[in-house]
Amino acid sequence: MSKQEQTAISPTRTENYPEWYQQVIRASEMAELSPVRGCMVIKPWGYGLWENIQRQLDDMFKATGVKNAYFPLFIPISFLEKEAEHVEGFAKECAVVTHHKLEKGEGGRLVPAGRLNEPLIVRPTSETIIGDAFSKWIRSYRDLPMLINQWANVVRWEMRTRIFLRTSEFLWQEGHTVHATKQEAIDRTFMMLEVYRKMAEELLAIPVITGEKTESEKFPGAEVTTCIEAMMQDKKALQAGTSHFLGQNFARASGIRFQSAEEKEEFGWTTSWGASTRLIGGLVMTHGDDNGIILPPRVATAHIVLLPILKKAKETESVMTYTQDLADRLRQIHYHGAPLRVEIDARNIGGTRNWDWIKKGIPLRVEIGPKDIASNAVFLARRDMDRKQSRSVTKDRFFEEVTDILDDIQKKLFERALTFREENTHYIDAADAFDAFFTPKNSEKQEIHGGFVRAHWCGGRDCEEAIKNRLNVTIRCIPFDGEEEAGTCIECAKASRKRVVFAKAY
RNA sequence: CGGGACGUGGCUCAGUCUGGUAGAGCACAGCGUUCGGGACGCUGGGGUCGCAGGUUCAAAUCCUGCCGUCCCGACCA
Repeated sequence: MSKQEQTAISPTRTENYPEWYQQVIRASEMAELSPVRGCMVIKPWGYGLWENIQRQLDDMFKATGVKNAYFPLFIPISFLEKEAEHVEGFAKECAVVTHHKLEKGEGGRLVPAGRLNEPLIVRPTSETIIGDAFSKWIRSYRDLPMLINQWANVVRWEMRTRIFLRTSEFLWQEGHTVHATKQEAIDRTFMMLEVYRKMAEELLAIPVITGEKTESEKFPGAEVTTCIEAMMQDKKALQAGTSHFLGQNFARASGIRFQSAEEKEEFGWTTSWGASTRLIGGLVMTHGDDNGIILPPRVATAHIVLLPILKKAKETESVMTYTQDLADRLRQIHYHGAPLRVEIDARNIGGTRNWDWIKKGIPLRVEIGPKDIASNAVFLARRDMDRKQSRSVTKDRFFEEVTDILDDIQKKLFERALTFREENTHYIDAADAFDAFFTPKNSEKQEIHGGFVRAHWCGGRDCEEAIKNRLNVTIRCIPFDGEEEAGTCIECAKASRKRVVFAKAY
């Protein structure tokens, strides 16, 4: 090994960011590509993250009165046709089921037989089929609000896929609500966006900007699309969750009608909101370093790995007993409502073992050897700190402080990400400075450049499109935190009253 | 779907130009020595060289087609 500090992941982020991303996913054993194009196998270490996100998000939904249900994977094509913009948005990426049977054909190969009368699409999202159900469930204003969520997989036949960030099949939740009034639906839209903001910032430690999408970026069929946008370490934006106010568009399309208190028949006002396994990709790109991923404790698949130092056979039993006892006691400690998740790795494979867990991003590594037992202590390493900052702490003190340490890691990860975003967010008013900001210095080589730019925009679709065509930069959102301020559009110089967030995006 | 790069044991790659019976390092298994440590030695297992055709006495290597992966665009959570 060279004396120079070697990184566990190569290439490093600065050397080749997209390649680094894939290597981190593989080295951490979170997921791998499947034999089916654009699909992934989520392995236990990655799925554990999803389970932790799922469980906590589910609790947050339920706290607002939402109930879970499940709707079919297959949707009749006629359902999709009901909402014009929706068709426009999703038709071209739908997987279609046309047959229900396979028969032996030439050479013993199986061939589709038994053509369906009406082909079915595999859900790319479920507004239409849930809308159909809602139209049957809702008769009166007394049935409202209807607050339903489903955890499911969806399929979107993407042209270009990236593991976790954009796969043909992905896991998500989609919430669907119906309300008696427009205002109530709008309130729900923002309520769920706030749930996502909390989830991203408090659980994933990913700072996000909340805002509204422009006309061209909004969900097909929505009146208003709101979103949370995060900055990745390559300074590109990632949409991490969306909440839509759908007006009466889908209610009209699906026939969701109710009788009001005034005895009039009215269409319901609907919302939908979703977050997906893409969050895991966001986690990697927000918190990863050149040694792998760093998992925020609130969602980490496991919090602590115990690494018994097994040197001599005669010590093995006592070290293992001490380790097992430590694990048992740690598992009795609760961290944000759930027992600490503790792994024991007793493989006697030298230093490789330590590096495996660094790459997996486990928040705390605890080494236990005869010396620790003698001093009633443990040797503690934090994933978010340099390995040389590992220290010995007494066992009692460790029990006492472990949840505080985890909270501290959680906090530091968030702060680090927030600082990064702030350092790479700029207010730009001159068109040439704007273009220069989003243009790499060396066009030959890929390089990380850009960031978020808060600039004035007149609201015109043409200006938005011109910028996209020229720089591949889009308006990520019209942020809710922006102050009203007089300015001129970065593209056409017409009057503007508010800044929007521009960035290159995933 | 366009443009580029690439497909050889689990991983990273050499061999391809100039056809002649498949290599390295890492990982894996066994034994031993080490070890608060990404250690070392010896031994061993594992590849119809992406797939399908073609040319040839002979194809990882040449030709054609297809599939897949990655990057850059158009499209999207």
